[in-house]
Amino acid sequence: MSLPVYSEDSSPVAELDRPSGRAMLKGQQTKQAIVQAAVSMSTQVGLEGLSIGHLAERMHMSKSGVFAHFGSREELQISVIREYFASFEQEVFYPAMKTPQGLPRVRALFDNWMKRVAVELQSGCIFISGAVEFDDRSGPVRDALVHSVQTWLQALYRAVVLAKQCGHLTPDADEQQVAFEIHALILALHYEARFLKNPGSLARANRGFDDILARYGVPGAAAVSI
Amino acid sequence: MSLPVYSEDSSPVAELDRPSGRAMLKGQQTKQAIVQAAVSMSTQVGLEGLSIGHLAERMHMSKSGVFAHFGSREELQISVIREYFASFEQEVFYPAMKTPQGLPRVRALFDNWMKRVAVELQSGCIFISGAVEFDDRSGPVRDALVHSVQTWLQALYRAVVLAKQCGHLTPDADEQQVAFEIHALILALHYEARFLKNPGSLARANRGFDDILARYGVPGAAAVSI
DNA sequence: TGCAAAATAGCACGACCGTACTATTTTTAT
DNA sequence: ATAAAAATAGTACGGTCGTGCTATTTTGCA
Repeated sequence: MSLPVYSEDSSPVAELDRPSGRAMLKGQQTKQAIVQAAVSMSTQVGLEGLSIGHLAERMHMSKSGVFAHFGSREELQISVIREYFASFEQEVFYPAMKTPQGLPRVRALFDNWMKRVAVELQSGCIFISGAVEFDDRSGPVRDALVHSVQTWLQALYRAVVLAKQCGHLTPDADEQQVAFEIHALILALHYEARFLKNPGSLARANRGFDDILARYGVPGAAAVSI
Repeated sequence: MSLPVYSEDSSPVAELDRPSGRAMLKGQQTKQAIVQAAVSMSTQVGLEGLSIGHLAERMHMSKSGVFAHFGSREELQISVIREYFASFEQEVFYPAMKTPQGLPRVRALFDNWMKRVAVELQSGCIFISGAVEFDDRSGPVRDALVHSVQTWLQALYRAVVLAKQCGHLTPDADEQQVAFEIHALILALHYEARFLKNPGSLARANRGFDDILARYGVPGAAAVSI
């Protein structure tokens, strides 16, 4: 048996952003698969709960075989954060950027986010668990985490700014406030649905978003389907 | 030296809810001091980060000396949760219950909560970190955590229901929705201020609350000072 | 096909953890 | 003051962790 047994969610097309057309070395493919398994584990047990031993077991590899790809646990955690952010971009951000500026785009960002959260209610969100684990620590892992989250929140904020510039939001609407309240809804949804297992949380998050638009949105300015 | 050196925040009056007027045994006083130190540690490193060794060091006691008071780590964690909840009650809930029913009480609950959060932005909130640590685990620690949080959120919810019954909220106001959105603001404040260190988060949480009242409150129904 | 390089495995070390077991000290009550 | 009881300390064990070092296997290319 020459290949380690990858977890079933490993991508068959692993060639990605490596220099030029050079085919990816086998070690790189394995590393990619390890990172994906590590992301999956981290969503369940957090970045701090992620252990190289468990990861190796899941990959049917030796501890040192996994370790060699990263050189340190911190580097592994940072790889996980990067991978998680990339998937978040692909799933939430890029699709929404194809919709027209203004409220439609803000709504698309929120809807895509909610779609992803619906999945994460079973697994978990690294940006949320990581915030708790690294809120008063320092170092490269925290830095990577903060950078990823800030990048995403900035993107959301810019969409809100654009919506106001389009005239889709009332002039008194504070863009930072709007972004803050949208973020708040997602956090509460995670807390009440995932931890407390309160039913109806998903509907309340959606209702909250509609209320934000009803409060700050200019009626009829954009084709906002309610 | 007969007494272990308590941390400076240990209460001099440790006699509490023990049966009748029987004075508290010395071991009970020590246990009380241990729990308080454990709460302080847990707000910083979480319930999972809490270790008996570090706790013993902080108490200037031996590991086994600390351990003997609880019999297991889980029992220690549960004691921490109970103590934390009790202090939360004292600080947030009971003072607010002295204000009149309706919007004033809801506002008092929120204000007291915000006051506490302002302190927790330096230390941390066990109800938030615990939610992440125990969201997909089971057992008595999770149960104690969920019970404490649900009790508090129920209290908030009841205050909102009362406010609507008083006529301080519009008839279309959904009490669960209002409670959900208040909770959301607190969570976002914790996330953005404590983790991201974004300035202005505190003001945005307050502004969000005012907006909730502006949306669902009946103008002039209660003496709501803005 | 063979050889250098890359990838993986094996093993051991030191640190920290919870906790069981026993000895010692301190407290409490008579 | 003294004996019983409670509280605390000492020690050790098995487990897991990250990681360094060395051997072995597998891969990719001339």
